[in-house]
Amino acid sequence: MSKKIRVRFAPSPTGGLHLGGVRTVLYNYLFAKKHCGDFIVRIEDTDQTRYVEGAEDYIFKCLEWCGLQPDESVLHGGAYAPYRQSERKDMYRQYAEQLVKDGHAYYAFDTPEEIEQMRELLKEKGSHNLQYDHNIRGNMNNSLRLLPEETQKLLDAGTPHVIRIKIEPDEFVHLSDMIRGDISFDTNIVDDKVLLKADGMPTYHLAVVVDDHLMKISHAFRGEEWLPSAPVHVLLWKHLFGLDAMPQWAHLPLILKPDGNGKLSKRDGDRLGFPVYAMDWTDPKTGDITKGFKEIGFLPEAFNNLLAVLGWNDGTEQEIFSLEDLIEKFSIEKVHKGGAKFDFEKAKWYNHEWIKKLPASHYADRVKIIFANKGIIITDDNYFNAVLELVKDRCTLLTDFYEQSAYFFESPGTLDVDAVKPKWSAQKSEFFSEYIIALRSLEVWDMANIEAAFKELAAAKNIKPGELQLPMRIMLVGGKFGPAVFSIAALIGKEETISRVQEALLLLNAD
RNA sequence: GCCGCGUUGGUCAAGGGGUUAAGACGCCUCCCUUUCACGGAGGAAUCACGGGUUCGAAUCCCGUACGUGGUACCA
Repeated sequence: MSKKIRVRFAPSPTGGLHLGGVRTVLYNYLFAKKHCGDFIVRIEDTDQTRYVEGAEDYIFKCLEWCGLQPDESVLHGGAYAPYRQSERKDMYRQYAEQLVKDGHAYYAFDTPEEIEQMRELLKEKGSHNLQYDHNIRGNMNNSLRLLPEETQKLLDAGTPHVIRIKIEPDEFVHLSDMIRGDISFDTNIVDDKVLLKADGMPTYHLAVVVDDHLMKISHAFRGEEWLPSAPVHVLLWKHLFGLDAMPQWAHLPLILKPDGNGKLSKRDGDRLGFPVYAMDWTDPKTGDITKGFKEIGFLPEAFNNLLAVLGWNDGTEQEIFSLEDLIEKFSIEKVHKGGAKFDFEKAKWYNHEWIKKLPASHYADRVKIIFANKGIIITDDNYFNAVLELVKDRCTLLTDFYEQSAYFFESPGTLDVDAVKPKWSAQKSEFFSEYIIALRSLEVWDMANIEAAFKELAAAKNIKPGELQLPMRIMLVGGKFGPAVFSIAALIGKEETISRVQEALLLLNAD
């Protein structure tokens, strides 16, 4: 009988939520949903010195925006609460003690200064290996070297200490990674990692194993940066709960900076002019705002899509995937091994595709807010949707809708008269004056009629309609852009069309 | 330094012994459109290197190079 699929995303709340973090969430989520499993969010806040106000809240807001809702979390509750490691503090110690009892861990009383000294000494001796490991632990101030009575005395006296894992040398630890296959590590180069810190908090190494066990996690996905410490986790599983109970691991490739090499960081985004965080993040200390994908005008559908295919594809030519598609088609085995450079141009292309694909009504509310910020209050939703539908082909970001369609809501502030002036004539002026009259008498105000009247009059005046279309466009739009002129006229209405033509005529005939 | 992981056009990538080595983004040309787009048709551009194995290697093996991650009482 197979176990229930349970996966977790385990962020530490130390700042904005990075692209790579969201992708990890996404892969977790997709895997869980595909297998009718549970997606858990566990807050890994064991380092109290790195606590950042608001970061936890912010993470959940990002997940909400992306539509990747956890089944269990601090916010959503669940049978394995609490979901914040700082609130689970008391659970970890017993496991560390158990390891000590079984000979797989030991108390270490060394102060940071003593460890530093040890490293200096090793360096002087020309050693490349500065780890606290089997080579040197016999010389350090720990329960391995001390007599049991001495250790007990120190413990009783409340001497600050940590608990370290005791790595046995000359062994190989194997790990079967769902993406990378078999990986093995020589324990001679694995150090005796701290499991329980002097403040009583577990380190990541202990906490991740204990909580994955307690929360019955079946599959553990995390970034590739964790691979080097994986042997510690495997050993912990072996000693504490048995290898059979261990979740299946998958180490995800990194998302790299577009230029040069290395992990994509927030700084790269600032430098190259694109966001790295899912949503705007305000640093609580400095008040600095780091731009997010949401705020610069991305659709969550596009964001999920572009993240999903950054390191994965289903082997077909499909590029556009809805979340439902992804749930159906995602498989962790098809995730790539190598890191991918982030390409903002392609990211924008995905957004453009989603803007075109989705009905405008789907994102009209968000665009409405963008308009409101620019001082245009939308009152007629039907009209608004019709406008968005008409211009969406030319919008890459939600924020583009403003430039592309503001003229539907207020007459253009300035007209690009230079586009018309050189070829302007008394004859054309006369055409437009008469066209106004023709428009006034139009009974049915629709695109076909408006266009027909235009062409008839042009023919009567013996002017090529093409020569009149650009002036007409400038009159209505203000510039050389936008959808078909007559569809614009049809939408903005008779009065508005006539008034814009009249005003433009005044301007063009001014001198 | 040491250890792990990786490497197909500028970027994302398919392909896992025999292919003209897909497709997408971006770039360029053309068509459509008397605007800007959308759409359509084309184009330039690739298997890191060196050795093997094999009739045959982008694909398998070994090296090398390069990159990247880790090497904390951070996660």
